[in-house]
Amino acid sequence: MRDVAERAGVSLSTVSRALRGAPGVTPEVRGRVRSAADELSYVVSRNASSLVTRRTGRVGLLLPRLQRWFFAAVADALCDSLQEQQLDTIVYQLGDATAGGEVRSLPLRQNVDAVVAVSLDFADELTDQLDELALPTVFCSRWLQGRHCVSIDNAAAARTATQHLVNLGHHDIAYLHSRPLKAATGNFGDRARGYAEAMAAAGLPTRFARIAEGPAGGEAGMGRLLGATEVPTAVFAESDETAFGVLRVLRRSAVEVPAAVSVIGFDNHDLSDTFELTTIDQDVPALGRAAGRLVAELATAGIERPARHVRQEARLLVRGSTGIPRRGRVLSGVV
Amino acid sequence: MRDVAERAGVSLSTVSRALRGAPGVTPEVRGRVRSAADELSYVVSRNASSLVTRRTGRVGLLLPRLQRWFFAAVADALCDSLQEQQLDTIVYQLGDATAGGEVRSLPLRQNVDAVVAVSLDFADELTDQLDELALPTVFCSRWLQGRHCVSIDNAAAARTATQHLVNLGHHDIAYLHSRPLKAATGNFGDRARGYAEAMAAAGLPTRFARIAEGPAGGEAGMGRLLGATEVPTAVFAESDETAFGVLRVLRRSAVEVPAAVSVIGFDNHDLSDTFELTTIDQDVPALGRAAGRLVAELATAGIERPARHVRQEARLLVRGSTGIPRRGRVLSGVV
DNA sequence: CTGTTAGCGCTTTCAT
DNA sequence: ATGAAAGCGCTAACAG
Repeated sequence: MRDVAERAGVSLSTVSRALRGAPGVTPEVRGRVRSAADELSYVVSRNASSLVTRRTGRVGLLLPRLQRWFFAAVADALCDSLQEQQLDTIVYQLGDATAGGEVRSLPLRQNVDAVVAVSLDFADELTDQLDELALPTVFCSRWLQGRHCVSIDNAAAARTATQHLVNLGHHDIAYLHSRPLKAATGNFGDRARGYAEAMAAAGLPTRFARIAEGPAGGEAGMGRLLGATEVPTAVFAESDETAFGVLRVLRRSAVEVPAAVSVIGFDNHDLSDTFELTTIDQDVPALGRAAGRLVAELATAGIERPARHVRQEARLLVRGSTGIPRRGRVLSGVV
Repeated sequence: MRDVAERAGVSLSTVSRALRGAPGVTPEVRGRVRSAADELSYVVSRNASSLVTRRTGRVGLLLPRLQRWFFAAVADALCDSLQEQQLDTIVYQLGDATAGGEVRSLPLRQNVDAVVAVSLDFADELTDQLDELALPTVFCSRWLQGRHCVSIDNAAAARTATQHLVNLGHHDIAYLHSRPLKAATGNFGDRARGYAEAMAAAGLPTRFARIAEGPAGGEAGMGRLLGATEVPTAVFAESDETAFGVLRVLRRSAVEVPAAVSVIGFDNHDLSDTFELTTIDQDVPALGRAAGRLVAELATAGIERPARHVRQEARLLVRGSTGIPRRGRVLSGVV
């Protein structure tokens, strides 16, 4: 910074003011300082400035794993949003374990201005640990009382998806879920609940099948259903990735979709369009952006703010994998 | 920190030493300091300490977009690796543009100890800008002379993939690529080159089809090929995501895979297994981990290190989408 | 083994 | 509108 000051022929304070866009600098001087900084490819050290401003310009992003499509998509949008607002994003992966990550041991304390926690199931322990940090926190894809949240109404969306199948005339609709039903917390729990509610409202029996998460779970689940006495006419998978596994098994077994079995997913995964999967469009990028705006505001304003809940719209996206149910129990040759 | 010092009845330096695990503190005193810090739930401010140690404990991760599978997978492994080594990861998305992001304006300078740049096509501008920063830099999924690199041999892997098709008896193998062939830089360029080399070595004519990136490109490209006078017996897609588009169009057109047309991709995308796509397994997690180890070393040791190249093994993963070629031009009913 | 002291690079009063 | 000076919280010489 001293070099820049010398080069521009001004004092340190002027450089600081000029580069920060603070008032009290002649436009001409500001320009000179700016170009001097550019020439030296100088950037202010956030470390040093945060020492005095007590703001780090950094946001901590807590999520299970970037590898999984949903989290990557949220992180993408969130990073972009924060980058626009001159905030850096530090990613902390807590892993798939639902047992509660060691948030306490993360160097968040003096390191970030705020935290975004994405869709973490172990909300209770997590919130406790985050409370200790006394950092503004936004929960993304999570709905918690008295906290800043950005999410969709998973239960309502699942009701819509189920109703879509009911409207087509389906009576035997299976639901593939990876979480235990009782005490089902989090988004997957809400979705299962939405399905059950819609089925109950239609006077239809639920048909749950517990599976592992992801495509492999979908394959196993659909395999089991194909071996059942009554093969359902429609399958609602808790996520698109699960639905992909379902589609795969159906194709391999030469079961026509949707003629013999309808399939519906949840998320609107990048590849859902390619595989013509009817699904619930979460608009994940919008979710990430909303979280970005909210957390940026909190990072600036500090922790004392009334909790704000942002409800994102989710909508049914009808593609080629859902249609009217087949007649009877025959699966093949029904086209 | 002063509070901790008072509470433990020692000086500031002793607190610093004790908490840092530095030598020269009586175990008894260290314990006293530790518990004092715990009681006050005090953590050292990395900001302040980095000011004097000149190490931030942070690594900058430069990539186009987290949203894309490959980058998310690399970032996932890299974050984990760095987290183990007590390093934080700051993500900077440069966007899909190949025009060269504004790396200069990123707050890297005094804010990170090292940089990992993943698979960015605009290497020339980028390296120049990174050089200005004088930060240790690791190029992941990129092969640059005189720089720290972690990558696979894309050309060799593409030769292997092509050879696999040749060995099955294919003569008419189309290659779907999203980058212009001349001056094709980066990984996609190397793959196209590998294909061309293997075809030349087998005495076969190349058949290039330029498409957009991703599934949509694959759909469009396969659509064009299906309308050609001679439909190729095999298609090599530059990436699995492109291959997914290809598979989709073939299925919709009731063209049997691999009986009528074989399809091979590149990457081993998460869903490749689900869709039985033969591909080149990059072992992306290993790539990320290797980059993590390397960059951690550089972050500690500083910039002056002989450039190190880590070549990751890539291998052919034969699944259900490749087989012997059909006889003649008929596409349907050949099973 | 422990304490004192001088900065690290920046922002922010307070003068000018 | 600009500059001088006093720290922000911490570490690293140096003394003791």
